[in-house]
Amino acid sequence: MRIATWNVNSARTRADRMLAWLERTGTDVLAVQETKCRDDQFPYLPFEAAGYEVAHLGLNQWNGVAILSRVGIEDVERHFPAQPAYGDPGVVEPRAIGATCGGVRVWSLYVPNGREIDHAHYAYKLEWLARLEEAAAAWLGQDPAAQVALMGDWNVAPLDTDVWDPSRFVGRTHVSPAERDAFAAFAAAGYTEITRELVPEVNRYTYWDYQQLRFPRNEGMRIDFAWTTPALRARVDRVTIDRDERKGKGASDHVPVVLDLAG
DNA sequence: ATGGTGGAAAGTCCA
Repeated sequence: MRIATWNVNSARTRADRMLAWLERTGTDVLAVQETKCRDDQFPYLPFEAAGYEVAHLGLNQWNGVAILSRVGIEDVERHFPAQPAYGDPGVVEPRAIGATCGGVRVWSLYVPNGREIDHAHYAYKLEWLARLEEAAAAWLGQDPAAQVALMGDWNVAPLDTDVWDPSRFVGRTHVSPAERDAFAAFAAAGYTEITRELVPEVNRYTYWDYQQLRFPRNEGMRIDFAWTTPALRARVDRVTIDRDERKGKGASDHVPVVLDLAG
């Protein structure tokens, strides 16, 4: 089975490209972030025609997450337990959706950006990660044999080598010790970040800004990851960061990260 | 030109 995560930066703009990629790579399950649409606006038809079932969560033009699966999609869960709200009045944003696909509990996650260190969005980001870690720990605690994948755009660069020029990120979000601690907490909860384990090489980015020729210069960031439970980790044979998908007109600013599972 | 790109309730917010 092949499962992947991809921040597509608008599902409507990218539907053709997403479908072509799914069919070309033979991907069975895709966790999608930044669909940027409401549920009624999602382009279900082309995916369903290609044999994929769709679970989508979107409230407006911001955020939006989905899971596409051709191996079944059961027990869909919108938001994780105790997922924090943001703003006044507080809104639980569409940043997390879970479903069981081919026996794997897949979560598509779009972690809040944080914006600036002194911004309310940054505190929200840390709280969001802390509550997610608690939920993740509980899932594994309830079933130590569970196959869970926490996949998505984490908006955290865990290592200095995950950003193209660390000197430019001093005092910025994505690299702060608090964010890195919040990210690392998933390891203490019993999960393994399998993409790092199988693709340890530096300068293997998953995101490049649209501006200033960042992609041709390979000035990117590695911020898309997949935390896996022990039972799922044992099945992951290969991880691929599909850098080529950043090329050409109409690309997302993120590329797919792919997990190949045994069996 | 100093947000230089791209996507989204269409005017500004978000990344």
